[in-house]
Amino acid sequence: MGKVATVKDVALLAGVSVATVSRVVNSTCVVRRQTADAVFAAAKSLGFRPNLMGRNLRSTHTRTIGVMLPMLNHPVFAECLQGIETAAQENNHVVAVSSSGYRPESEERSSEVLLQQRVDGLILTVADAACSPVLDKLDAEGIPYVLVFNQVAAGTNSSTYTRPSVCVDNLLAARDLVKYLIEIGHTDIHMVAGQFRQSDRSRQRFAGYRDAMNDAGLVWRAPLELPFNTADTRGELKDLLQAKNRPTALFCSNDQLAMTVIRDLYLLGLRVPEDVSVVGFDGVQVGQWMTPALTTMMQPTADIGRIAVDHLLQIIAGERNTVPALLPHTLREGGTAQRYVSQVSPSNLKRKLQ
Amino acid sequence: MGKVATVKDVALLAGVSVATVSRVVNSTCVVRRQTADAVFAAAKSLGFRPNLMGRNLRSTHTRTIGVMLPMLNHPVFAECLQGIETAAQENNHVVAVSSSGYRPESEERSSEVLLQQRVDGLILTVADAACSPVLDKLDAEGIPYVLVFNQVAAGTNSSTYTRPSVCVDNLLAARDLVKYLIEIGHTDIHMVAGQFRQSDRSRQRFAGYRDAMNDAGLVWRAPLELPFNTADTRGELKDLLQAKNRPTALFCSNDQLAMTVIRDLYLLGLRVPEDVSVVGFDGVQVGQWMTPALTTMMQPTADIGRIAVDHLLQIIAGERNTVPALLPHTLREGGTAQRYVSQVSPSNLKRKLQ
DNA sequence: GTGAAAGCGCTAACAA
DNA sequence: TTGTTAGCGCTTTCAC
Repeated sequence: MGKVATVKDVALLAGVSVATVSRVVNSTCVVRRQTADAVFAAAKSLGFRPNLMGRNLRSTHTRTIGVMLPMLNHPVFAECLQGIETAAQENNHVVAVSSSGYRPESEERSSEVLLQQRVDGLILTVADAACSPVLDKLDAEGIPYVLVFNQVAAGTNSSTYTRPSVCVDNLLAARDLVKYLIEIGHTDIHMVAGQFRQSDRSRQRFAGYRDAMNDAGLVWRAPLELPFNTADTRGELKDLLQAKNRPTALFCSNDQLAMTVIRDLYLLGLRVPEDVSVVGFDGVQVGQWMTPALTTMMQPTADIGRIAVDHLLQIIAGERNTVPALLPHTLREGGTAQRYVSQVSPSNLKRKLQ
Repeated sequence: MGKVATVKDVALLAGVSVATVSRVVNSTCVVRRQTADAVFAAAKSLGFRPNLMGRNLRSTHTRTIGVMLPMLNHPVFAECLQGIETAAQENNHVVAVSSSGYRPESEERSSEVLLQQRVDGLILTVADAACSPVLDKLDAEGIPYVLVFNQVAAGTNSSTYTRPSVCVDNLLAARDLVKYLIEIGHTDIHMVAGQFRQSDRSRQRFAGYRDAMNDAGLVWRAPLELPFNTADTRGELKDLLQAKNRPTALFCSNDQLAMTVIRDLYLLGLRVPEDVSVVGFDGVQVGQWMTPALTTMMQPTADIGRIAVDHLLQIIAGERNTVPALLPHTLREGGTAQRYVSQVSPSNLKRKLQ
């Protein structure tokens, strides 16, 4: 573990000054061909590896992008992270990552760790973009950032958006999805959601559900809010399906939830979509591996990551007109939602659930 | 975007020297209570955020762990990364991440980027641990690292392992899994694998399959090797199932593959497990959401990440007796493999496939 | 218990 | 075209 070579060592061996070494390594200005060759040769023979600490301390930027996400082992965030990482590599940037574990209270610490590294900017998802001490801090300090998945203000009027973000329009997307359920004959549609506190997206999707129901003159219900990582949702589902206003279709606020619900319905002896239709939201790849495949509203997750990098680099470069990007959502029809033609009588369903 | 406060600013405001500020911030040695309070107050009022570049340049370590994985949007690696990140946070370390995209040739570049950041050590998965220029480099330069998932030498004799790693014994685990299939009556078992070039794990699992077949006096077959991200495996599967030595059970080298295969069998009109049994390897969470749930050999994926951090920190601290950790694998019985009692006649199956 | 000063590796003025 | 030199922000001797 001998000491590692520095510009000084390279300069000495190549018979030039450290400044020249720096110039050659960074190809920052014209040097004589012969000199450059000598430097490269020396660098190679010494196994020279520029120390980014030194460089970054001196320069005003670090070519590092900080990424703060609720979880890394979640299909949506993992795919987004991969998109970010790929785009960062293409732009010669490195990625420092920190997860906040879906705990709003640890967002502060997570972001601080990244800022101490003097990242050039941040790509992040917060629990609630409308009320976030972290975002306020970033704004106050003028630190470039781009939100992913968070939508600062929901709605169709894009002029109400303020903070830079890349996401789908959650309200519209949810509305379109519920509209689809209505179009295929469902009238009793309930929403199953994760904890609202942890996700403004969930709340926006609920608003979309409500709007779609209202638009169609149907009655919307309070959502069934489930704890984040519920191992077993059978109890809650049973209650829901035995209630008087029994749903024929369930709109789950994300795919993970939808898949859990489908499994638990199956364990309760109910068939999807024969007894109940279920749709998700996200469009994670694994949804296509199920049989039947999950009907869901797709977000272009990897694109969100890639585009966030583009936007962030523009903001870092001084661009100021950062229009939030609303990416298109697309319905992916699988087999978990089917046309409702009243083929399952409530009494029949009730018997199954006994 | 005013200039950010430095130790100098804090020192000035607190009326002490920069050395004292450093001492207080790092609680590195005893300072008078009163002095410390003054420094904290000044730091707080200035919004002081220590610059890790400065600190790391001066110190010999950076408290940064480099992570290089084939992909980040893959359930296994994503969960491992989450485990790493959590453990790193607990130990006051930060994580820099880089994906090699399953391309052996880009491992060199990915690792170099991390090393330029002067990470204290690396946690990584390479395409082939037995033949890896990157690992050779790390060894030569004495840079601490811990492999995850890679197993340097397969087999039961733990004395043959050389490089520090955390993983399950792929050969043994695969053997146990195939043994299980044999125990429930299968004799015609084929293996479906991803590209061997990209994964030494796949090759080791194949060896386990072969051993189990040999041990039982059964005939093993060459594996069906599928390209990594095959959208559609129907063609290959059809050929396989129409062949003379038709398998009654398929051992897939990972869960992702297993789920794709199950879906495609379904599309071909075949039922799992009624017509063919299928098992996977990894134990990803989504496998439990399928109906029937995937029968698979579980790796303790998140633990692998956590333990890798522990080992790496020990190696960084100078520990030299780094016994590779072989973590236990456990069979998770789902519903995709069932006892084989010859209830499906080959001719019947053949008809289905027409 | 605290301060002064050197220096980590690098880049960017400024000279030559 | 190249060299000299002054720091970037921090920690760490070595004095006091």
